[in-house]
Amino acid sequence: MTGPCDPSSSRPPESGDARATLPLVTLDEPERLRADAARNRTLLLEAASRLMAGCGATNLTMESVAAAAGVGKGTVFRRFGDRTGLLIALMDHREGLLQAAFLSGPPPMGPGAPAVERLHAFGPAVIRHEREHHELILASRADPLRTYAVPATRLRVSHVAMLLRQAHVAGHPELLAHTLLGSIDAALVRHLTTDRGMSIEQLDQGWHDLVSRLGARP
Amino acid sequence: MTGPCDPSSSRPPESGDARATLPLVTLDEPERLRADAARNRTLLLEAASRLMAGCGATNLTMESVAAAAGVGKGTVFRRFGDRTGLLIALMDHREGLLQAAFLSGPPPMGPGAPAVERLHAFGPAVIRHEREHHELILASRADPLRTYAVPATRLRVSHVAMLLRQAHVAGHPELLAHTLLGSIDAALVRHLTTDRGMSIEQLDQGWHDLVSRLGARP
DNA sequence: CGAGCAAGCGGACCGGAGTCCGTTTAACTT
DNA sequence: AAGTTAAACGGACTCCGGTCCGCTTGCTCG
Repeated sequence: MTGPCDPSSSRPPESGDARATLPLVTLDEPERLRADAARNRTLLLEAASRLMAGCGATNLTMESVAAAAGVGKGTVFRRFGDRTGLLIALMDHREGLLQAAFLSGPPPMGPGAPAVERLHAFGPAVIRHEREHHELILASRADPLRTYAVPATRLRVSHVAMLLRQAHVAGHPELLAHTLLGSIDAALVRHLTTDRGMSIEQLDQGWHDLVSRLGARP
Repeated sequence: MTGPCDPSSSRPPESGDARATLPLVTLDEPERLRADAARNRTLLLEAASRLMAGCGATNLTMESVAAAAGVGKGTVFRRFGDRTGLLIALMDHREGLLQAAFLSGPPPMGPGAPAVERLHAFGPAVIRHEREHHELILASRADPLRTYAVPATRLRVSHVAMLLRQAHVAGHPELLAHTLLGSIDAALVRHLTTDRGMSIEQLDQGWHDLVSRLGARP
């Protein structure tokens, strides 16, 4: 007879990343993989993407992904940790274009335009990107805390915080960045448009309004 | 050989509540229960609460709750739908005090104070309440979209939106309410304090700052 | 080039969420 | 009070996420 909870494997709640205290911009993790592992990783992501296109993200099972990639189930877990990890990797992979656009694309989103203009351009782009991939994004949110460890999220936050600093906006840049991003969160956008009848244009309007008010000097 | 996805039980993604288009203040759902069902519901909530106190929310299994309440497993699912539903019910139940405080408690949170003051008082109270129950709150967030159907969430949103209207704040009240509430979301607060070294006082400060800036007339 | 070994692999296995359906029972009807 | 019915009950069953551990294989160093 064991204790009432489950004494085996006292898991220190997963704890995410130890290097969370590093500056937010440290987003690189090359993670040297052995040749076969790297190949299988790609195979798995492709298989998952293919399966997800056919059925929903909800119907994606780890076993089917493994089978479709021609590897064992254990391999999927070894590579991605768990189901959420796989979904996050998949989602993260699809952010490439958006990231390129605001990191190094042409103005007004990319560098070259004044910070406030870049901020204004950022919101609508994110809203549209998230609408396009909402299923995957929502599915990858099973653990709310893990969101903050997702590279794409961290990059957005540090990017917006940087723009806020450049625009000399008063207040705590990181907190403000989270607040701004929260107003165009995928789940919220989905709720407001689907259940509450708001239009994308109203959301754009709300974003511009918010940026303007925060940026305004008293 | 079946289709590639899973043709059985084509579940129309759960769809939450059909009455989501009703005015946000409609929060009542008396839900007449048969005597035995009502009794078992209480037994189950008590059992779950007791078990959760002993072990974490993560270690709470539906079967153990059923056993501790002396009912069958099927009964738990019939009553609460799924695990998330049980956790939401549990969490919702614990919001009573906070809700009483901002709905009918003494000023500055309760009625009697000017709307802007009530807004200022609201944030810190929520932050503290969420810190106290973060485990349950976070655990009940498995499905990000369902959050907006949780009575406690809807009540907060409609309350803040009302205060914003009363304070004659420009902009879309509901969107602004979500934005404000997003800045003190349980997961965000947890992240900022645990991983990013912010203090509760800084978060309070951020809240007051935000409310002030939104409330300020140009 | 060959040996050592850490990393990768895979599939049997386990536990818990969610379903199903035959049985029981509270509430209402006459 | 007995009959009727819709709701509630319970536990066997299925399916999937996650673990475990013995086997294999790509790298590295002598």
